[in-house]
Amino acid sequence: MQAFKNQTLKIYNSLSGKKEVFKPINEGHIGMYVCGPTVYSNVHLGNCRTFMSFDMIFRYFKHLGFKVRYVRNITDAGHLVDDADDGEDKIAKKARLEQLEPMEVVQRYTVDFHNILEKFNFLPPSIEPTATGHIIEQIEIIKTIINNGFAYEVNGSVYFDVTTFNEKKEYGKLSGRKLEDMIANTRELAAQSEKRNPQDFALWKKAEPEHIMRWPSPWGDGFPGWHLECTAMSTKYLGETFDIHGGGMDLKFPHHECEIAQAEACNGHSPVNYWLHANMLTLNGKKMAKSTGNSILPNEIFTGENTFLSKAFSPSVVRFFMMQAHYTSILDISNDALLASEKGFNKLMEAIDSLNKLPVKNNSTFNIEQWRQQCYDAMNDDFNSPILIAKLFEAVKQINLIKEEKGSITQENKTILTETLNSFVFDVLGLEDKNTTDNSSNKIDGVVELLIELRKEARENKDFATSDKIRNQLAEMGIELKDGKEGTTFNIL
RNA sequence: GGCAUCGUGGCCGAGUGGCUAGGCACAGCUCUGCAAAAGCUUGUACAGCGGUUCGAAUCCGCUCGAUGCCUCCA
Repeated sequence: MQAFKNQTLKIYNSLSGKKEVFKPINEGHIGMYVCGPTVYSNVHLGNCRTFMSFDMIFRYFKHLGFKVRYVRNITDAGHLVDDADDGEDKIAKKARLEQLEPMEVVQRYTVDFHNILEKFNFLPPSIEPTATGHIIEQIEIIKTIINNGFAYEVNGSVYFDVTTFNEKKEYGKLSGRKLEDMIANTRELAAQSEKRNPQDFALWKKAEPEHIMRWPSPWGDGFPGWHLECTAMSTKYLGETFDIHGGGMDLKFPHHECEIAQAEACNGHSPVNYWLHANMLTLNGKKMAKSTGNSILPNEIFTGENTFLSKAFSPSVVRFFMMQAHYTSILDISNDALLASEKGFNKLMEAIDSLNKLPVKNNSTFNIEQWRQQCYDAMNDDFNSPILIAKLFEAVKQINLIKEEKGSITQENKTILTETLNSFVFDVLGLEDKNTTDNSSNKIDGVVELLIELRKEARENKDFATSDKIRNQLAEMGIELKDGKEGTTFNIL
């Protein structure tokens, strides 16, 4: 199925600042690279939002029938704690603090990262390469950049020469900065004498004797600069020019700017056709960041053990909440917003659960084809998941009308409705229905059905004391009974 | 200080130069033994001040405010 042939997809390209019609380099194929996490602590919710946005985009491409190679790296070296060129490596610092081998730190938090993503129902990327696994490729790129005259070696370290690069190419085009402005606004930094200019950034850093993470290179023992790994891995797996590069908004500068500079200095041309940037998740109106303490861990939401929220929320509710905002908008998380999303999510799931039993007539009161195309239109317009969800709720309304016998649907349309809802809700948005549950809850279902039957008999005998007792006690256990035209159904909260 | 983004009804959040998403909350009605659920109905918002226009929340300018980046962060 190659549905993409019938759809025109528009994407907001950060590089041009415009929505552009998406045209992959090779028809039917997409290469997409997304900057992954630095695995030095537990992944926080803001990270998750970015990756979730690209998971949704990945899912939609696949749904349209594209063959996608999705590369998302793991940064396990080279990312410094402090100033870009003078700080301690994040992983190494954590290892020192926790008295672990750096690779123990990497392993621990990589496992955590995967666990959380699995709970959020992420699709795994096609390739998940690590920085330490690509030291050789990074060294090769540095050699080429030096040969091309855009980098210089000082005392065992190699720096990218931004000034020289800017004379031949353009440094700052992604983030809208001009090198002259940056020079004029440079703040005083101590002990930066090694570099020719403060704007220059490290491609390779000499390892001091106490530095644990080190590799041999033509310039002596050292470790690669942070920006380099993404250039090395994206080039290796997706080629010198590929379709999509994504990441968080905060990586636009300097990280992505430096990637462009490195790739152009190395290969002579632009590495990426479409740059996508996911916006920040804020908590209490401020950006979430581990370093400031204004952050919440996914598990703290799932368990309810946190100071920000009144109760626990499931991964699907959080996912639904995030999908209700456009990926390029700042989204503020709050207790009220999550409560509202939870109700909306449950309403959506109940409608989908009731599809099987939906009665069929020989006419439809719902223009299903038009509705379905509107769902695609929403996603084709820069992955507008909030509009898509609005459309899904239009379908929910129709389903409920049909249940109330105030509307009708044909078998053929019902099939389309079911397929479309399943595709968008589960395949594209990546939500999970909590009612698709395991064996033990099937038994609970059976018990509840029995109680519903007993209550029905009590009601028929006008024994409301008994019927209310059943209803109230189930409610206390978090099982809600709903009396409808077709009989009583229930919902486990 | 520089660069950038944004400011939408009680809350969260889309969007377009005129036809004004959606969710949650609230109110009324229908249904119901009662309730819940579900359905229907109502709520006309776009920071402020100017300007362009037949018409702007949507375009332009200014003011105020918020956030992000400029230093590690998705």
